[in-house]
Amino acid sequence: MELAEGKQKFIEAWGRIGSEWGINRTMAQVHALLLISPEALTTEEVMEELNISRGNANMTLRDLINWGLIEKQHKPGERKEYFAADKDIWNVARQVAKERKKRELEPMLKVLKELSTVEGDKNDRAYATFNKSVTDINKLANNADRMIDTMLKAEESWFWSSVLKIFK
Amino acid sequence: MELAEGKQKFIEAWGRIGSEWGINRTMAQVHALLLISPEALTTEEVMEELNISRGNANMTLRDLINWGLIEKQHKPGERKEYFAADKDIWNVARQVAKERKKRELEPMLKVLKELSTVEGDKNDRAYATFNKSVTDINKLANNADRMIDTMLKAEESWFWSSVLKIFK
DNA sequence: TTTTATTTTCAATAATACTTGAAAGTTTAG
DNA sequence: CTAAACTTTCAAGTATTATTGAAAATAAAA
Repeated sequence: MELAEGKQKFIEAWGRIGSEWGINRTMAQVHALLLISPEALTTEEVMEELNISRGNANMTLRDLINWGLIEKQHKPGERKEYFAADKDIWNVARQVAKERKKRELEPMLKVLKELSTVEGDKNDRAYATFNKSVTDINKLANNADRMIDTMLKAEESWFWSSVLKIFK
Repeated sequence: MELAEGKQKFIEAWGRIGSEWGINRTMAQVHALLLISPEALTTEEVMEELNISRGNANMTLRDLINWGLIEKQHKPGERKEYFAADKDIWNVARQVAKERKKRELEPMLKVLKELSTVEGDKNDRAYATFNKSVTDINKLANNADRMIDTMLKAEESWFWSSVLKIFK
């Protein structure tokens, strides 16, 4: 396969995966484009490569910055802004985990905590079932939360760093 | 908080979380409803509880069956079909992991394998960067794939079952 | 200060994804 | 076989989300 074709396929695939995981397709494609670009690109270049509008490119690049996946760069003597992706895939995975934890897991934990205060009669099957599910999910979510923290800190504990090595 | 209010909040929260993860909101809500129902429910009951149409209820219940999250039941002497969720949250997590692996991770691995056959000159920075990203993602994805397999099998190895216990 | 290059915003539009409901299909009972 | 109970399908409609593009804002240069 030719490089040009490979690039197209990579951008397309990354976009598809992103949208399957609730991430805007264009955002994933811009990220893909920057991941395979040896040089930082301008908004203009991103617009051209992916055939998207200026507004879309601008917003998408900002979102990627907020996700901590790319950064703005300035070239001396130039006025334009350049954008470059963090090429370390492990950092990308960590960053995504961190953000989703913050944006989704943590709000969910808050709701679950609230829901576990619902009182009721243990002999009421409706209450018992509700309570069991909420409690179990709460437990699992808390463990997931702690586990993500541990893996984000990583290298500290011998045990977890050995797990990480296998994964990474 | 009253049980009735708790139920509403739980269904709403589960729906929101689902949609953040690329799962249809209604599907997540039906799942939530069945998770907290002590008895199996009919299509009719699901329609009423969530104010959704017959067509929607039917399709959503089928999807949940395909995800392996709920099952059809029949009561003796009755013609209607009843639906009940697997209440073991750990099973739910496993099932979701298994399905997403099959639906998303595996197709991605196929594309990455193809993309790693792209040939080029190592001195060409465009090629080198493309190749590094693809190779790194490929490696990470393969490890994730293997790790999921291991965790799904679980109990077999002493090491992993100890990891699971912490998580579970 | 004025001009020019560049970035940002956001109302309007387009694309996508979800839902409805009625008709067609199936299955069981009489 | 026929009717009744129930399930499935899918074209049309609705809601949600993403994208455009031109105008406004900002910032550097003249």
